[in-house]
Amino acid sequence: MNKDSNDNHSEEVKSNFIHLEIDKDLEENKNGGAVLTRFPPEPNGYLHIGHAKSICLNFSLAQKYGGGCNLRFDDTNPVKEDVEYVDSIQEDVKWLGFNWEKEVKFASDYFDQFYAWALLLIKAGKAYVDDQNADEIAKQKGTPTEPGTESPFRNRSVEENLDLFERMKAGEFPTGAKVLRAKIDMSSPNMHLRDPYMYRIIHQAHHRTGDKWCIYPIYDFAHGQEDFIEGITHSICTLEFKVHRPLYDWFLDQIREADENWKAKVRPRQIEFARLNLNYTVMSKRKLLELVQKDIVEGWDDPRMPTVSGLRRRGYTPESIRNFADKVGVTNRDSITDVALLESCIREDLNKKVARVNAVIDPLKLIITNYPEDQEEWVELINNPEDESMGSRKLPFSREVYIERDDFMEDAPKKFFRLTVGKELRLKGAYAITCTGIKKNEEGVIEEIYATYDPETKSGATTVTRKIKGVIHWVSAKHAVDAEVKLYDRLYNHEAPAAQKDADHLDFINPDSLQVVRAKVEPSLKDAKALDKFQFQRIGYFCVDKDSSSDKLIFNRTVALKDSWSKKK
RNA sequence: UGUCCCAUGGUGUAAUUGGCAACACGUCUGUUUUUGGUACAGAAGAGUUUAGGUUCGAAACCUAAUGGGACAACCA
Repeated sequence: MNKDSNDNHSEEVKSNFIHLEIDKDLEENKNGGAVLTRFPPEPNGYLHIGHAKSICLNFSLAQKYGGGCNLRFDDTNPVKEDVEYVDSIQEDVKWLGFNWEKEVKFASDYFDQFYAWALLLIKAGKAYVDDQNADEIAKQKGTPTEPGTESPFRNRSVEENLDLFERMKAGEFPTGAKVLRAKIDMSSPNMHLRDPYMYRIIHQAHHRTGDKWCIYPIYDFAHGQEDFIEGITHSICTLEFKVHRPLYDWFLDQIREADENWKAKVRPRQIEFARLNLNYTVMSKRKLLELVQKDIVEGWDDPRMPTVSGLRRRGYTPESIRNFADKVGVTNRDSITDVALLESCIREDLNKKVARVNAVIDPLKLIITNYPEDQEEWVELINNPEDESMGSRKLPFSREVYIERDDFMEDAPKKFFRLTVGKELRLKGAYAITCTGIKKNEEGVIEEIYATYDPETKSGATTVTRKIKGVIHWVSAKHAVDAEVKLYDRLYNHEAPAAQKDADHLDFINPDSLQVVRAKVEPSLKDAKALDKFQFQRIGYFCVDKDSSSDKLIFNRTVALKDSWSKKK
């Protein structure tokens, strides 16, 4: 990966408490002025918006201080991990706009070194092999209010520990038969210091090391060393790891004490920050996986998912997500961010970037009775009033057009600026029309609307000066292209679906989170390609779905336009 | 009935480290507009969880209370 291409975007990042800490370290010349961070996902799931916050934080730190950021897979548990995730994670990080330092890193590349260090700790009398099973060890752990008791195997000789550990590695014992533990303090008020696990036996092939290993290091005996080996200066993680920090430091201190080659190396510093929470959504990999496995959504990239791939498919841009990550800030207090902030970020970005098009998502036919039967003409519309350089396009206009069912009302209040019998309004970019009548079926549902147009009011060329308040979008019936449009709403109808004592998050699934409608869209959309983004005039922002084709157009609604009219009602 | 962390408008963050609380989102008003969008102008909304203390002066420092969170996986 090329470091220089890392800043194709150089947004000013809001300052936060981590900057202050790094500034301090730099002043003390702790790492010779270097700043190297890392994003260390476990390849056991897809990245979500919470990871995106962490990614933005770590890479922006690197950018700000002229350092780098590694992408490192924390692949120490073969039973949960898979290459599928390794691939999707790299794709998502790149898509977000970040380039990691050099080649991708893997914790599994350091297994030999971890093993050598474990041997050193055993020799120093700081680690021992325990023959007990998980239950027994858990019982001896004590509780947060009671100290633990020492394992009967705690005081084995160095020779015996060495022998046993080597045989663990050699595959002499079955999965789970023995573990390697650090010898620290069973009565520590910090549970993580009560002789924590270092290695366990797992007879399972690893996606990168194959069958080379049957013992795998636990997080605490891996993460700090990974940072240390790579020369990470600041190891940024979430709040729940705060209690692990003494252990993170302890292992590295032992290693530096026991290993001449690493004595002089500066210990990386762990700094914790609060993870992102969003209302009306869940953010745990386990729950997201549950949504996928129970077919509540259509996969990890379902546009209702808070995953990076879901947001991408929904029509979010990397810029909007980066901007959002900056706006939520970085602190060490738990909080729940309103999804409205995320939505405002994507609206802000798309508003200036994306072309406006005419699309009718709930079509109602309107017949212009005084417009010649076989006549058609082309009218010109501006592509984006926010950006003149995007030019204009021509749209066919004819006697029959589709308008939005919502844009007509029989008994309209005076504040209704749209169409009602006897009222005049403008078909955007075309003519002013006056509604003359409607046709209903037996059930009273309106089937057609009739209107007359005023040829003197053609957009651009008009000499008519009277004020026409209402303007609606439309699509020529004869030229319209059919499209499937997916209207998404929040996946949950509860603000905090994962935080209820007596209920499961699945109890709060919004049954109307997806509504599929048949729309009529302007012909220029016929060849729109996957991920193309548009503003459907007066409706919202839409993105072409990956399953779309010119035979069957599919659009996903990214977000609706702000709507101060429906609020009034 | 432990240890540690946290506490600022509805929400998320600021406050140059002790000098009369700012920004964004949201909400509400207007103006412009061939999008009830955007833009622009403006408004409401916290006196910083509470009680003590230190100080000429506290959102910031100290103590306690209250509330929230983390910690007892051969997960990360």
